[in-house]
Amino acid sequence: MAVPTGPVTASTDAERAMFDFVDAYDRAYETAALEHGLSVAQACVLGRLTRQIGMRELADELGCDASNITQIIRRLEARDLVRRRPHPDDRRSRQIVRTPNGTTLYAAFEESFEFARSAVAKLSAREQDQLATLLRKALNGTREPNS
Amino acid sequence: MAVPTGPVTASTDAERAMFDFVDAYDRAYETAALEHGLSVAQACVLGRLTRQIGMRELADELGCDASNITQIIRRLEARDLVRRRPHPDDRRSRQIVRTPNGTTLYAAFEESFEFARSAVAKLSAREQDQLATLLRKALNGTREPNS
DNA sequence: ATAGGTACTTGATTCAATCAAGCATCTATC
DNA sequence: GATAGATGCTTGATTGAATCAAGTACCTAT
Repeated sequence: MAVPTGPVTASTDAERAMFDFVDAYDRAYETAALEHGLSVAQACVLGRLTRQIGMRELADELGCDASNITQIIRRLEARDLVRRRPHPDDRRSRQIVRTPNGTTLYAAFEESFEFARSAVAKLSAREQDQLATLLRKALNGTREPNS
Repeated sequence: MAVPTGPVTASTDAERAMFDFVDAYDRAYETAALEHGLSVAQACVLGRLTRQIGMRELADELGCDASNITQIIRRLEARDLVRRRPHPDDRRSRQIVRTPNGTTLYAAFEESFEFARSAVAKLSAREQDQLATLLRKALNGTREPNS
């Protein structure tokens, strides 16, 4: 289990609430992944494979080195969760797709990762809107949301 | 850089906002740590050392194996950021304390990690309260906040 | 006095992440 | 059309986090 990020002594109540929320989110994600024999990185990669996508493209999206992707994909492929197929037009490139196994497993993972769903479900429609608005406002300019 | 956790296709707008927020938070934390030559785990451990604390205690707080702490502390100690002193009453135990170096570096790290501060600063006092309340309400029962 | 528990360490293993170097292929330019 | 440089991916090496099993030293309760 990864160690909880974030300051122990948050200055304000709101900061503390953010930290607790982020920590809970991260832990829930990791727990759900482990329940299905996936690491965080593996679950994350598997989740991106909704469309055919190249290694390079994936590395760029995740903001990491291409060689990192190579090894993560190799492990997923060894478990028949993912397959590499040649790119039709560019023979350097490999298109990655989930196998039926991979799709099934990822669906099960998402089912386990009820955190966000469950969190939202505790709020009224109006509160959900408020929360989304506040989070976006708090985020805006602090760091760009994931592209 | 760690890979972004979270679903790419969040079902609702609120879920999407949560994911973006958590992702931004985690990335900001890691970036700030790296700026000071710390890993995420190292920054986290260093941040917990506001009081004298034993290895076991630290491992329990972080929810990881004691041997994990041993090696993280060893690396911090090698950089003179942390020191291990014998427990006055229990000779099995080691009390960990930050060195002046460690305290200085951690302060610099917290200065760099402006994410939470900056996020809060974008909201009015009333909005801050609202956000904290909504986050806690969304969290409640989903997963216990960090003890 | 000793049996069992506790605190920490060591060694082994797995995985993530990064870097440097290499191969195959593509593309722009001459 | 040849070729120089860029691009896509892989390999190998290294570092660090995390977990597990096993071991040592020490404490505690009987």
